[in-house]
Amino acid sequence: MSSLDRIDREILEALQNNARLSNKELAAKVGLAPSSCLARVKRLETDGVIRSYRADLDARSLGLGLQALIAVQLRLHVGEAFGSIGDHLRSLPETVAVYCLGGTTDFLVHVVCRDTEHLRVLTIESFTSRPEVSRIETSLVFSFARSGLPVDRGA
Amino acid sequence: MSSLDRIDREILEALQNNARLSNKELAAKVGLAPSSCLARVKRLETDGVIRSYRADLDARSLGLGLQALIAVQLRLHVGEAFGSIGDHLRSLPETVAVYCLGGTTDFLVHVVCRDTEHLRVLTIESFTSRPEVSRIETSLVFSFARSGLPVDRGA
DNA sequence: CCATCCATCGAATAAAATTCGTCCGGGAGC
DNA sequence: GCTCCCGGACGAATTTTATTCGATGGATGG
Repeated sequence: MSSLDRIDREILEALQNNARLSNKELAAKVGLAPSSCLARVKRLETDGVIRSYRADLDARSLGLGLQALIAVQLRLHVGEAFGSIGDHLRSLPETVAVYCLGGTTDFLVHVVCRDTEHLRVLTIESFTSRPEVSRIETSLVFSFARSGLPVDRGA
Repeated sequence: MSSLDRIDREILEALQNNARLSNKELAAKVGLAPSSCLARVKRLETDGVIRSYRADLDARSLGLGLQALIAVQLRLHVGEAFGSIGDHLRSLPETVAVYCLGGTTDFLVHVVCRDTEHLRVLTIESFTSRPEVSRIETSLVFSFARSGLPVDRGA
């Protein structure tokens, strides 16, 4: 697992912006022959630098117009509970992201819901009803923007 | 913009899990001819249901081993300041995600850093030095997991 | 200086994307 | 009930792309 050179980083940046770039276009963009470019991409995949390729979907189009962040504080900070509640939170269909945090908040969970009733039921049935959970605080998400990792740093 | 049928949802789910699926494989998976499948995917793209395709990169491989959540509280809740600080936060290279929230916290920013020194400088230079910012609270992210939207709900 | 190694290249082959004319089935209007 | 119309699906033909593989050349280390 050698370090990433300039071309690797250009590939990563390009694929981060558009994962469906054809190998030919990608090769042209980074100034490599298609075959060489393909070899690099495959290496980046097997090395785990590229973890996956994902389509970014519009939540509203899927009938999920309401997003919230739920801060979770646990009752007992024992290893066992920590792992199981984390798995539980990650396994919820409404869960988009789970942060495991240091500080007073143990977990922060980003969820998507159809409406406020859905959110209400979710918080009760999947959060407060859990014995490990001491307290939650739900915040409405007005807007959410995500960007890629800064590929060009740390070279 | 008609509603999504079962096949549309299967396509979305498949592309959410692997955006680089070939159209042929995708067509086979959802039980459609390649040409029909392609037409649907294109429609989903132009309708904005599919917003983009992104490669998911490993932060550690890029030399970004430290992640944090920075909760930002603003001094003035005027429209002008709200927009400009939001743009500022989104434009930072270290920023991975920005949540605009209701509640005492106005913004929650997920950042990636090389090390603690990088984080220290970032919080000072890009957050607390801003006049609109009243107070920030930084939490270390021990782990972070993301999953896709629940495509099969709300049909 | 020579041998070696690794990444690149480019041509050949295999596979996939894309286009387009056609067909089928459901719904509206007569 | 019948016919026209429309949208989606099909599949063959064509274009484009991915993938493989042997050869080349520069850098490295002995």
